[in-house]
Amino acid sequence: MIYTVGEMAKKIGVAPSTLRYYDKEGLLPFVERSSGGIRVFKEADYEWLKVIECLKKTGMPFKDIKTFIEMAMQGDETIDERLELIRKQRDEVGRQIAELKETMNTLNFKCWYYETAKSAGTTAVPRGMNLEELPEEFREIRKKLRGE
Amino acid sequence: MIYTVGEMAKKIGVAPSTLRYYDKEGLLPFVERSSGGIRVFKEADYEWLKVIECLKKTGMPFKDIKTFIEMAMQGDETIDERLELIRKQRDEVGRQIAELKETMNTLNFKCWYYETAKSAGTTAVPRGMNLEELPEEFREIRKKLRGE
DNA sequence: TCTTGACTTAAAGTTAACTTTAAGTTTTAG
DNA sequence: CTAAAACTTAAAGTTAACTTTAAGTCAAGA
Repeated sequence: MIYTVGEMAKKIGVAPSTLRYYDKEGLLPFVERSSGGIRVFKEADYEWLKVIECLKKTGMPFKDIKTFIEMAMQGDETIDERLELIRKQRDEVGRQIAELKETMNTLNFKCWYYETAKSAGTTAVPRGMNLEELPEEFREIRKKLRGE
Repeated sequence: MIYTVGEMAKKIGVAPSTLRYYDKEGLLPFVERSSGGIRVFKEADYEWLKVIECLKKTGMPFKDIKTFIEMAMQGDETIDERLELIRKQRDEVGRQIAELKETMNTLNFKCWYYETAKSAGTTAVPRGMNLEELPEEFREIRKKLRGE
């Protein structure tokens, strides 16, 4: 099965212009052309696009994704470098998850804060509470928010 | 304790120009001015900045953060809306964490892929494996990557 | 063959969140 | 009182990742 840029764009859920842009930026060296100059995407290219999508989700900039793709085009000599790059990105995602969990904790605190304010009719109640009055899991979070 | 824009910027770890920009965009209506027109940040403002930082980490656009801050400036009448907004954002962060975990799974698969390729000396080995030959936890991931 | 829709490129436009610059004012240390 | 550092605003510049536009070409169906 082969696809035009529009068909592949639909298949992976982006605009055709996005794929053309990726191509222009050198992210799609594996895409071939018909005699008339039309891009011809193969089944295997879908997998490349999924990998690019994955790396993009980690926040990796184009420049680095391009480097990765170029290494892959070199063949088996670059296996070590590619493994290294993927490991680094995996660590990076680990950090991102940890940070989002911190953010989640802060939002949970704010939920509790406004739920308490709602019951009391005023934010003065949760705001004025002593540390010992708040649920144990929120004490450290409030200290951080207040810079204590 | 009070702070100038430069001092507060240092305290929260951003450039002074960033705080001025936030102020211009209406994110800091709580910041007061000296008789000479200089911004005067109070201790309580630090907490506001931390909340803004938290919302920014969730990917919330300025426009929405501004709405939240404006509601807070209205006082206790807006407690319900603020609770609602924070809850929605908490759900959003839940989705983001789930997505990052998916991304992490894909990267773990790619790590296994390149480790296997490294041992074999060629990516042809992990690429050519049948589903039953790969570790159970990677089978679904490879199917997704290949669009199966 | 002709029409129509999808393709092509190059270049300009968009958006968000800053950052820098320029020209001028306020505050602080000596 | 003065020099220097840090402040002020407005406006222009930056960056990444697209998106749109314009002008033209290719491919499939009637």
